[in-house]
Amino acid sequence: MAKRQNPFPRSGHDHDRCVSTALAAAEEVCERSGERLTPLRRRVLELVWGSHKPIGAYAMLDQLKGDGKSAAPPTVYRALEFLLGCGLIHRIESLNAYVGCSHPGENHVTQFLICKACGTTAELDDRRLGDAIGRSAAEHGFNIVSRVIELSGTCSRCRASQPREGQSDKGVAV
Amino acid sequence: MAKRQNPFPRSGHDHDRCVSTALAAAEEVCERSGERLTPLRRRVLELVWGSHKPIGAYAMLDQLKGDGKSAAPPTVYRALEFLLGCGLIHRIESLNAYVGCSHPGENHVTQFLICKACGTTAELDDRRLGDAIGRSAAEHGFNIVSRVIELSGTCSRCRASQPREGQSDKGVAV
DNA sequence: CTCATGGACGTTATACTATAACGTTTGAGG
DNA sequence: CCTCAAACGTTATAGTATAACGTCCATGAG
Repeated sequence: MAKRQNPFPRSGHDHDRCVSTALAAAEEVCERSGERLTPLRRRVLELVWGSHKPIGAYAMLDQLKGDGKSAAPPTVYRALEFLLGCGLIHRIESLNAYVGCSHPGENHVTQFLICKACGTTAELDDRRLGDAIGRSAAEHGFNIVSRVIELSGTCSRCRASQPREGQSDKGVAV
Repeated sequence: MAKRQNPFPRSGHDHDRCVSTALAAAEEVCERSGERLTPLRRRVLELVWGSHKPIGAYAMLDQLKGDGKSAAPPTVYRALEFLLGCGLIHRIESLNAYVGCSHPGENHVTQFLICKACGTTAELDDRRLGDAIGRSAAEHGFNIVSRVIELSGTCSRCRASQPREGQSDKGVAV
């Protein structure tokens, strides 16, 4: 049982690099599948990657409006649908919010660790866990098509900085 | 790795028995904790237990209205909040719907198997799985407080009856 | 080159899910 | 009986998501 690299971003990490990496990966994924990464879709992907905290559709909508362009809910929801379909972002069901995919293009079974204190959400792709879940379901004759695995709690950084306090920032970007 | 009993209800099972068992358990849980299982709360619990398919709050609201009483959203949401707090029902995040708890009063880590064909949702309480998830999180220094584990797919009965077809009934009671 | 086509997007309206805020009723204990 | 808090009624509104239809435009067939 090897210890993996911590999936949470370091505190002072170069986030611009996260964004540019994600955009480059998106270009490639779309290239390969013949899909069109239009300016709007690209912009929404940037917004999702604005941080490692899941962001709600209407928060993105507000930012799109700030761009000077007109925007209505379907604008953002259509882009989100596209990005979800391409596997470039994930939806966090327990937050009604969206977060960038850390491993676009790779076929993976994903679990999310959602810090209730800082809002940061990390993507785990623990194959053992995915396998264990698949086995458990199979024992009951159940054929899994999709999985929602969202674990809320406290990340190590927040636990270190606020050992016994309430949370300061609930997380989902507003 | 012992094979457990199938958590899905049999097709011709005596559902009235499910309901009365659930109500009796609720009485006991509330008795023990000093909470009041009022007629309204009891009625909402009955509605949740109307089937093994998760049901939405507004569907319950419609049924409450059918009872002849007046009812507004807070009526049902308050009852749901109470029942969730008592551990008598669960919320299915991926469906925005509610389902009865199969093991009220027991401290358990729960996974849901949601059949996309018939809508039936089974509650798994696989401790191995819960432990595996806890270990995986702990390896990354993450302290889990709550879990959402919802697996969608096809139950054995639906797979047997419709080997290669689309689904007939999407699930959440309307 | 023209035009038919389909995908992307704009726009309006609406559905669905959930909670805030405040007033009234009720029931258990003093 | 009276008081107090919990439960509930009621109105309004917030938050999340989609339906439906029209326009624009790039592309490829003719």
